[in-house]
Amino acid sequence: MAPRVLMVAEKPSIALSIASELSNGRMSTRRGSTDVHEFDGLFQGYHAHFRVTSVIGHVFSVDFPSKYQNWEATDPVDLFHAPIVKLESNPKVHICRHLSQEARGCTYLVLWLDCDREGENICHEVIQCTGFSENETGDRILRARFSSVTEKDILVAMENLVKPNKDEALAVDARQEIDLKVGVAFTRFQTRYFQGKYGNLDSRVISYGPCQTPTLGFCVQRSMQIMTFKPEIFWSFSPSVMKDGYDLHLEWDRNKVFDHDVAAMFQKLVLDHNYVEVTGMSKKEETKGRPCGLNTVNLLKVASSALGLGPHTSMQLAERLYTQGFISYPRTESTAYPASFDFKSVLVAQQANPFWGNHVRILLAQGFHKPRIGSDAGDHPPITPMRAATEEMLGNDTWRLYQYICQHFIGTVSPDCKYTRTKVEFIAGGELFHCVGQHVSTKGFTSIMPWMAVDEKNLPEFTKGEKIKILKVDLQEGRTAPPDYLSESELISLMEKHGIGTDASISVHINNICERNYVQVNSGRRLVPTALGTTLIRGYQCIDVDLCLPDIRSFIEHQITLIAKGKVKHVHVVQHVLQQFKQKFSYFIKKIENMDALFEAQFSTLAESGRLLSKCGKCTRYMKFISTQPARLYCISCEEVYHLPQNGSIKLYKELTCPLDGFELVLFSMSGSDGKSFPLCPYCYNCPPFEGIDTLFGAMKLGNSAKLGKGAGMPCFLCPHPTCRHSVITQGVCACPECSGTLVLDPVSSPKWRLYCNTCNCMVSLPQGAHRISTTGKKCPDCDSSIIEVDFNKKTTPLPDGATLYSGCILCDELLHSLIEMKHGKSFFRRGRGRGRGRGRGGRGRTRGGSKHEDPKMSFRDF
DNA sequence: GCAAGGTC
Repeated sequence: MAPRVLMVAEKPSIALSIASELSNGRMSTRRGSTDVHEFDGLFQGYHAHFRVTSVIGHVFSVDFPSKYQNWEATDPVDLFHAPIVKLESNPKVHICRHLSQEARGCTYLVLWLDCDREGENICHEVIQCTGFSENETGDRILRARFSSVTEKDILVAMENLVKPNKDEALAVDARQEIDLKVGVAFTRFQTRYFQGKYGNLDSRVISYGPCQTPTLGFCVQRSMQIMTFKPEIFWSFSPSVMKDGYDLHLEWDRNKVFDHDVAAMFQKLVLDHNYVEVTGMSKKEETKGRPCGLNTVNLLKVASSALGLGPHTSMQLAERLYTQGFISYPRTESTAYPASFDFKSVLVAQQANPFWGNHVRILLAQGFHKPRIGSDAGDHPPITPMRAATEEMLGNDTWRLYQYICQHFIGTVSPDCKYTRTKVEFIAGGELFHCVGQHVSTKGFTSIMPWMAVDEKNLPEFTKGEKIKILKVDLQEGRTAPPDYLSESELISLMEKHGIGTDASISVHINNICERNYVQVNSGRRLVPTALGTTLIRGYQCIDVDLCLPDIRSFIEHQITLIAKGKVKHVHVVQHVLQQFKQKFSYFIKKIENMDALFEAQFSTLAESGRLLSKCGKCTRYMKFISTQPARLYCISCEEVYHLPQNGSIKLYKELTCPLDGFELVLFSMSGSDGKSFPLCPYCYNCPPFEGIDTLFGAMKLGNSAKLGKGAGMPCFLCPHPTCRHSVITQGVCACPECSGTLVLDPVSSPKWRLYCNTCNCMVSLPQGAHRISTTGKKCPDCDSSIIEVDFNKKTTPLPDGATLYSGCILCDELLHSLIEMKHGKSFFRRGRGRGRGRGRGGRGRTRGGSKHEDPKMSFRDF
C-alpha cells in the first residue's frame, strides 16, 4: 500500500490552498474538527496518499494548575516557581483528538505551519498531538518552509523539506511561561492590594502585562507632557505683497522669535524698507511615490485616523471581510508582494466598481505599475481586495474599510504623483523671506487616494532683482501649544517601533487598556489616560520604572532569541529571567506604599465610598454597597468585604434576614430582559455554610468542584436550608429537564411568573398575569415535584365560576401543565423520580556575579 | 478576575 502522508497547516484556508495546488484541484474533502483534503500523488518520488488538514492557531495555551487558581489561597510570589500546564486552547473543537485520529496509519508528517517562531511552536504542538515521536524529526517528520501560499512556493517547499526547528519552538515556550508568571503575579497582587483599599477604582481587575503596561505607558507619557507643558509667547510677521493680481503673504525665514522687542525691531527694518527684492527662484521636479502594499499596522492606523474605527473593531471587520472572501488574509507584516503575484486579476475584479472602476479600466488599458518595493516579512502578502463588493453587501463601516483597502491597492499599481515645486526667495531690510508654489503634472495614485493629493498653489512669474512694494507687515503674537493626547494611530506606530505586540495582537492590547478603564478614547480617537491609568504608571515610575518602559518587552524578546538561536538552554533562560522578575516583584511589594500614596491622593477608601444598603449580621450596622466594578458590600465596622455576583443590579430584599447569620438579604437582578432575579445572603454567598455544594453561582467549571472566587458563591437558590423560605428546598419546584439542576421559582418575576434552573439557562414561564404564585411545601405523590399554588387574576382566570385559587403539580396537573411553556431548550417532559442524569452534583538560576544586592531596578539594562 | 500569542 502506498504510504500515507499527513500534512498540517496553521489554518483551514491554508490547508485548502496547499491541497488544491498539490492535487491540481483533484481532491476529496471531508469534515472533521477542521476539513481534511485527500488525494494521491508523489512523495519523495514514490506514490503516496496525502491527507491535508489544519489546526486553528495554537493548539494549547499555558496556565497554572487548578491548585494555583484560587486568588485568596495562593501567594502571588509562589507563581514564579509554580508548575505550568498546557491545556487545549479551544477544548470544544478537539483539535488534538482530530490530529491523533488523522495521523493513524500515516508514515510521514509534513508541517505546513506559518514560517515564524509561533508557527515553529505550533509544529511541536502538532507533533505532540499526532503521537509521532520527536526523535523522528527529519526522518518521518518534515517541515515545509514557504513564504507565500503560491503554486511556486508550495512546490519549492515540497521539494526542499527540512527539519522543524526545536530551538525556535522552545523560545516560544519560554515566552509563554515568562509572560504568564510575570503578568499573573503582578496582576493578582496589585488587584487584591488596591481593590481591598479603594472603592472607586472602577476596574474589575488591575492588570499588569509586559505588552499592555508599556502601551499604557505611552499614553500616560504624552498626557504628562501635556500637563507639564509651559506655553511660550512668540512673535512673527509676514509681509503682504501684490503681484499680477496674486495676494501673497511671504514666509519669514526665521519663522518666529520669542522676544517681542527683537521681533518689533525686525518688523521696523522691513517696514522701513518699503519693498522686497527677489533674490532667487528655483524649480524642482518632485515625486510623491505610490504606496507599498498594505499591512495590518498601516491598515489599523488609517482606519483609526481617517475612518474613525478603533483597531479592535477594524480587525473584527477585516476578519469578516476575509472569511467572506472579499480581502486576503488581514494579519500580515509584509508590505511587499511576491514576485509572481497576479495584479491584473485583482484589478479586473474591480473594474465594474461605480466609484473607482473607471480608474481601474484606464490602468488595465494603459498598463499598470508594480507596487513600490516594500518589505517582505515572509508571512502573508499585503492585504488585497479579492472579490468585488457593494455597500449593500457589506454594511456601512465594513464597506468603508473595504473601500480603503481597494483604494490603497489600486494606488499601489497606479503611477507616482509628479509635481513641480517652485520656491521664490526675497530680501527686505536684511531679512529673508520666501514663498512656495506647487503645480501637479501627474496626479497618479492621488486621484484614487485624494486625501494624499498635492495642493495646487499657483505663483505669479517673478524675475530676479525685481522689487515689489510691501503693502502690510503686521506683527502677530502666538503661543506655543502642547501636543495633543496620543492618537491611536501614533500609539500603533510607537508599539510597532518598540516591538510591543504583533500584527495580530496590537489591537488586543489597545482594547485591553480601554476595557480595564486605564484610558478613554476621546474625539479624534485620541487616548486620554484615566486617573487609574495615570496613577498606575506614576506608581511604577516611582518604584521601578522598568516595569512600564517598552524595553521590558525587548528584554524578554532578546532573552528568548538566545534560545531560538541555540545559544542558551531553554531552562536556563526561563530560570534566569524569572529570577530577575521575581526580584523585581519582591521589590515592588516592598515598595508598594510609594504607589499607594499616589492612590490615596486620587481615590477614596472603601469606607468613604458607596451607599448604605443592608445590615451586617455580625455588628448589625448598615454595610456600604460599592457599585463601581467589582460591585461588593463593605462593612465599615467589621472591615470586611463581601463579594457579590457581577453584571447586574443589587437592592435590599424586603428587609428579610438570613436565619443562619442574621445578615439582611439582597436581591440580585441579572442585566438583560430575561435576566433572572434571586435573593442572596451576603455572608452565605461568600462563605457557604453547608458542605458538599459544588455548584456555585458564577464559579469556574474546573473539574468537579466549584471555586469560591470573587463573584462566585452560594445564593439562596442553591442553599439546602430545610425551612428558610428562600432556599432551594422550599423554592425549588422540580428537576430541570436539561441538566442536573433544579427549577426554582423566581420570587420577583410577577406578573410574568417563571421558574429558572439554578444551574443552567433553562427557564419555564408559568401562568401569566397571576396575582401570586408560591410553593406550598407539599409534594406531588406521582413525581415528587413541589405543589404550587396559583392565585389567578379575576379577569383572566381559566377556572370555572371565576374561581381564582388553584394548586397542583406543574408536570402532572393537566391545567397547570397546559399553561406553562419552556423558554430555553427543546422539550419539557415529565421525568421519573430521582435526578440521576448528567454529572453528579455535584533553582539553579544563574545570577549575574552572584551578587545578592543587585538593585532590581537596574537589572535589565546592562544585561 | 490574571499574560500574550495564534485563529474564528
